[in-house]
Amino acid sequence: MTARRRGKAPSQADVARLAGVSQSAVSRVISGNAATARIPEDTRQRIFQAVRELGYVANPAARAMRGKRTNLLGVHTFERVFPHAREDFYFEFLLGIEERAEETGFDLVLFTSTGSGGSGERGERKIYKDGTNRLNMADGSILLGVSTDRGELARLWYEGYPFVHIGRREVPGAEIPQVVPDYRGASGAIVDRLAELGHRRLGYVREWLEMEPYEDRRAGYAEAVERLGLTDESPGFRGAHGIEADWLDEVAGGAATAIVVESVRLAESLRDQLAARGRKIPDDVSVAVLEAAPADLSGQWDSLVIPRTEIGRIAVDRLQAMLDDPDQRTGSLLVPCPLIPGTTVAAVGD
Amino acid sequence: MTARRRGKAPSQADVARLAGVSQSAVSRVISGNAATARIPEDTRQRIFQAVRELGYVANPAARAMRGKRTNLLGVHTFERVFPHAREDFYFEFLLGIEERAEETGFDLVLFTSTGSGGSGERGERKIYKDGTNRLNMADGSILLGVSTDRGELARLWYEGYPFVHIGRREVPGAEIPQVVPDYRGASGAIVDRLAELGHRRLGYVREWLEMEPYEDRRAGYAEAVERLGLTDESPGFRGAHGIEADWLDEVAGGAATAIVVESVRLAESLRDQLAARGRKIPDDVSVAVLEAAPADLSGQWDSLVIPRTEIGRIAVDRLQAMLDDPDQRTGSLLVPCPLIPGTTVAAVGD
DNA sequence: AGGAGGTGCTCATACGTATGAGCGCTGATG
DNA sequence: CATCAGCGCTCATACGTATGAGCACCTCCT
Repeated sequence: MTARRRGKAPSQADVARLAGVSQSAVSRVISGNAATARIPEDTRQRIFQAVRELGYVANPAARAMRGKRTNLLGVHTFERVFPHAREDFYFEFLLGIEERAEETGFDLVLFTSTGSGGSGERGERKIYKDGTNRLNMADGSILLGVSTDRGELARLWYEGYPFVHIGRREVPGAEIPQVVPDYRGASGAIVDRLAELGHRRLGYVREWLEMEPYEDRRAGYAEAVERLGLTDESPGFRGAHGIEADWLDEVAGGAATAIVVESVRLAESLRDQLAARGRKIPDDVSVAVLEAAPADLSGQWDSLVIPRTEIGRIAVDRLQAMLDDPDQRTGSLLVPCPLIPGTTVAAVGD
Repeated sequence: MTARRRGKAPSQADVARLAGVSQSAVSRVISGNAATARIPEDTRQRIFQAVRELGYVANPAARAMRGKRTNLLGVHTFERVFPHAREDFYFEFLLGIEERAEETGFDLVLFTSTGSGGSGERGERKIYKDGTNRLNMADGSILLGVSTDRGELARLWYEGYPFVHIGRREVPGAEIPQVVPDYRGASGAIVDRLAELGHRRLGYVREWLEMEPYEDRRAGYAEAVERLGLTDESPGFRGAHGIEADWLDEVAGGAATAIVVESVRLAESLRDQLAARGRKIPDDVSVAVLEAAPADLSGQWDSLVIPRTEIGRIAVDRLQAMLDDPDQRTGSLLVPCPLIPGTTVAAVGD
């Protein structure tokens, strides 16, 4: 047995010939909705018989060309999808996207071709490459990651391409549809909890990045501090990055009883530097982290859960809603991030 | 500023109108090879200008229909790609596939739509679903995973669709192109090593599965035992699955000095049951595992490395070779699996 | 008998791209 | 001046599918 030589898959026309009907009859039977197709059972059977005999399968490209959906859902990540390190970032989003795509009968296109040419480059990916946008290969796309070039997003939006961005990204003049973890709310909730436990003087340690997800955290924190009438004079609260030694000395002296930190990395550093000053967490200072702690550290830091899988699923659903109703240009959707208790926050004076 | 309303992406015809040329001129400039297109520089520029102005991008469906490449590389997994168990099977293969696809300018399409309808099902995916084979949306595909239905593979091969299977899978009558970890060679090498260390009486513990990858291991092991004139009367060697208590008693009594095990899972069970009989690894019995140990156990078990990333890359390259030369119907390619030393194999009598 | 309405299809065309064939023009050559 | 080659395009068509329009035939009703 030898493979049929690569030429010509059978078409509807072939099927039609074999069944002794016209091509359009075949089309009607195979894919036409039963309503418009008034074809009696015996003809149907003859056609299906011919289909089986020839091993006919519909050509999706041709089908797509008739203005039907391609049933392809694009996924554009601004960095490599399967990274060596930091695999946790994309992975869970993709998990949800894949699940939901499968459930709704879509295939996923991972756009990788838009890397910046040479292989050794920074791995940063662009949507538009030499004036061509591969994204509309798919019915719509989910965008994911750290998009440095907002112009691209603006253009995509302007062109009316249906897409959903995961994570908040503000682009002036464009109201891009996005699914956003509610860092702001979660940060506020963490402050609420600290206040409940009797903490009045707080501190804040911020990362170096100036992107929206961090802005949200900072806003939520500042808002809650204000609302509850707490005090914070930490450098991070005023905009300084990282941990300052002077301030640590003050904290060790009791200037703050609870500290909110933007990342596990910084929290660990904080822990070590406090330890060096003879202060323990949570006995002397409570610490909460505004990030999802990795699985092996979960249950340790008081932190938050980013429901990434759920966000991926939601993004798919919103995209599909946009496809079904093109006029529906929805804005942001906030997804709550529950707090997860750990062992680094305690009531004041315990 | 409002988004362009979602009607009709611009076509070559639109570009042509704007540039004042014919559609075919546009086609020639954009995608025709320079040889056949005798279009002077200024017209080219005018056309490209119009392309930019309209944001034209080629319709892949139409292009595919004309028999051109879509630059889409299919990935069909017979189970879900992003499983919950993270260290899983697929991840590293995909890593390599993605890297290589990016380097060679292909996008990846993950075929998820072929799941068996309802969401709660077994998650087993089919290639052919209600008479349509979505795979030929892509230029070619990489198949990956535990394909239960060999008929599908046979049919795909018969139809001349270009694909590469990762992992060995025998289909009678079809010579399917595949990239295969050399379990057979690795198993032999492990026996070689044991023999070098003075072991003469071996044992073998097999998994329950009867699929090719395990057959390869068993063949390699049996072959080496025979070749080196060693002895093995273990139940696993004769075909029994799992670990038998009677035999364990014999081993504890010195019937075998080294045992080759098909999985870490079984090896751990073996270790515990030997311990219960007062025997230690490797002091009393050496144990080697014919599987890649998870990262956190690496350096512990004597085991082997499955170069998954590399295999993914190779699969992409082979597929591309097939695309470039459709007559090239290559068979299996073996990829060596190096042994990785651990602490569970020792010289006899140490 | 004549019309209405239904059945079982076929015809023709559109979708967007690629490409072989060919047409009108210009400049060079014999 | 006639011929010819090359240039710069256009024309026409094919790819496979979906679908509105319509045709021929039949049945039923008045």
